[in-house]
Amino acid sequence: MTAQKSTKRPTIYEVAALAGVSKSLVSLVLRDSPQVSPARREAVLTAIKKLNYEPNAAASNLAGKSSGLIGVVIDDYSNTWFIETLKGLREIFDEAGYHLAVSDLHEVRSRHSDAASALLAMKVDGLVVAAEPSNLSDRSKEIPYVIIGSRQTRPQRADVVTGSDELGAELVVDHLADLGHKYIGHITGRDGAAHKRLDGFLSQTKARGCHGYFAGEGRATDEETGYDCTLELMKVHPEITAIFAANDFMAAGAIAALKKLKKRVPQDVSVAGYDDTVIAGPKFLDLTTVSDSGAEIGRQAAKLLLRRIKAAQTAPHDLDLVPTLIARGSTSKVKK
Amino acid sequence: MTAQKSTKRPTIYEVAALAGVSKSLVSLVLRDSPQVSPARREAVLTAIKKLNYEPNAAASNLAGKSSGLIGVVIDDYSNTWFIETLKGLREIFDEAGYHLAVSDLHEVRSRHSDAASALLAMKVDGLVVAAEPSNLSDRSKEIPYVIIGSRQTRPQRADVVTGSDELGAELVVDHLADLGHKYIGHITGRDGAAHKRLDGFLSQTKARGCHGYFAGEGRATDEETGYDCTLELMKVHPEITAIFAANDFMAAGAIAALKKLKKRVPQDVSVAGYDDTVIAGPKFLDLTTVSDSGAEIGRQAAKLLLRRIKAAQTAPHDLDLVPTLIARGSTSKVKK
DNA sequence: ATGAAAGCGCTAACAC
DNA sequence: GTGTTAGCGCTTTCAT
Repeated sequence: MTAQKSTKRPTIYEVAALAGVSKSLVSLVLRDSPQVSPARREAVLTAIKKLNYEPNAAASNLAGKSSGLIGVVIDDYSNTWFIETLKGLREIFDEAGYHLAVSDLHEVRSRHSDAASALLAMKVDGLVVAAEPSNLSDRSKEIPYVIIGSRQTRPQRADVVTGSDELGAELVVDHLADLGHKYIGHITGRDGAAHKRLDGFLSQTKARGCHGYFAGEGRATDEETGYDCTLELMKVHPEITAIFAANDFMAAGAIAALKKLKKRVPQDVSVAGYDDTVIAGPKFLDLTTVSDSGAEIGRQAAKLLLRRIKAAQTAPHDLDLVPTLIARGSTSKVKK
Repeated sequence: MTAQKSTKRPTIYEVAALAGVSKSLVSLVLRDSPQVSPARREAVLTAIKKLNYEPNAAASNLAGKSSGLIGVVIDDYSNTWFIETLKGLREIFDEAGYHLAVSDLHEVRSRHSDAASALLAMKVDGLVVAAEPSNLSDRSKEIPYVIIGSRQTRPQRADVVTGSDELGAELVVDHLADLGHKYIGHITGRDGAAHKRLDGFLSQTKARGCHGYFAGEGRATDEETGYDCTLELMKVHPEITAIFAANDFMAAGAIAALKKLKKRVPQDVSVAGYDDTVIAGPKFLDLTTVSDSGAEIGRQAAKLLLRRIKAAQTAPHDLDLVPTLIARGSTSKVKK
């Protein structure tokens, strides 16, 4: 009359009983503490296997100090670079025994005041924020967090990891200048990354003695803007022989606009983008672009956060990772 | 000496004290039970607001029967259709008060035996499986789950929601036949969806009195296969005037191969893909393709799972949603 | 309609 | 090294 629990999940109690030890001993084995005798550890392990035991995360979360969970807040899933970053994050956090809980802003809009509140309710040990930090509640900022990607604001007491947008833009300008381009147009937009890319464009065109023109400030960073701004730039500055767009989709718009103007790419006008998205591939736009190595950003961000979880008072770090220029068929030497 | 808890998160106790009620009453208000007097409810609500109280998910998970969590198991994040599906899932589950916990197979490979084990440890109330169900542990199958996407196996006691691959393939063949094509090549691959698309292709070419040829069985469903198989098909059956690839990337490969053969698309050979990915857009490949409405798949799957969570013994349903043909510039009337 | 009390399954001091 | 004893913050009978 005592047994008959076949249907319920086994608990640490059953395991302890079967192994002939106390509950605490089982707990120690689970968190593989070094101070357990090999014999007992073995006994516990076999009991676990035999019962097909799986720890209850909620219980350990409640009782312990750490939930073993890292929250990831993201503004838009459709950014493909984020998928790479997620892989990088997982790589490191897996290793450290943490699980990831991803929450996007969409979810939040409908129910919760704050993107991270559901994550906080789960008592995540830290937050990876791929969104504007100003959207976070104060409560979110009380736990260790790291920002990834270029943002408008630079929060206190958090690390920031991004691909260096200034440097990426400089690489593009260098590439274009090396090809002999003197009159270069740039299409920018309203987000944080676009601003940094504009800075890099401006400083490097100057450094290389090129004439830099730009359009699109404050506008959306999409294909349409790329199209409109290209028309605009070519009208005002017909001497332009190369266009650098703040991302690949804007570059696609630029190419369409150039086609409309009967300009050939790259023979008449070279075009470069940014982000190395799938559309930039050799079989598609064959677009010269810049790659940020999203996975590496994830790995670095994870390491920084892990560090901050252990020592919350660590001084904040900014990591600007070096991007890579990917030269493809959309850029070529300027016509003489 | 009693207070001084400013730094810790408030608990249900503090709320109860401030509102002058019992803990149980607060709990009832949280789960908005109808049987609480408006006055008390009001008092509790203001106390919650004042203390900035947020329930501890782990505690309620432990004490209650439901975790309020739905696990999503996915084999590969890079499938862009999945992002749409996720939106559909969120839409419905948000409404129903559930949160989503997404776990991909990558995470699992490194640590856990089973993709869903971390999810099970969190005591998810149900599982959305966007992967082969055979990879799931038996334990996973004890909780309500729904499969999304075409899979090799058809599990018992689970609902399945997919876009109808047969029907989608038939739509493409119809479109091509309507344009006068009589000799149509198809490029298939080894996954579940590809098989279904092949079935649809075969039955509909027959129904329309066309000659259907295919290649690629058992191979990867990627660009390279698309390229190789196109070369192969055109060599063996030079009379082919249209190629239907099992997905957009394979279609991209086909287009590249045709270019190599000095065939123009669509003047000499029409090409169609499947999935309506970004590369199929008018500015890129301008590819005729099939769209599955990922968001709708998500919504339907969510509804089915919700139903099964309430009544586990419900008879399993298969939902094959109707896909949409998207005709673009890569297909045209056959040359006379 | 509301309160009291008993856990949920685990971790964390603390003893031995 | 290993067992004992308290809870973690909440939900849930069960009274009232």
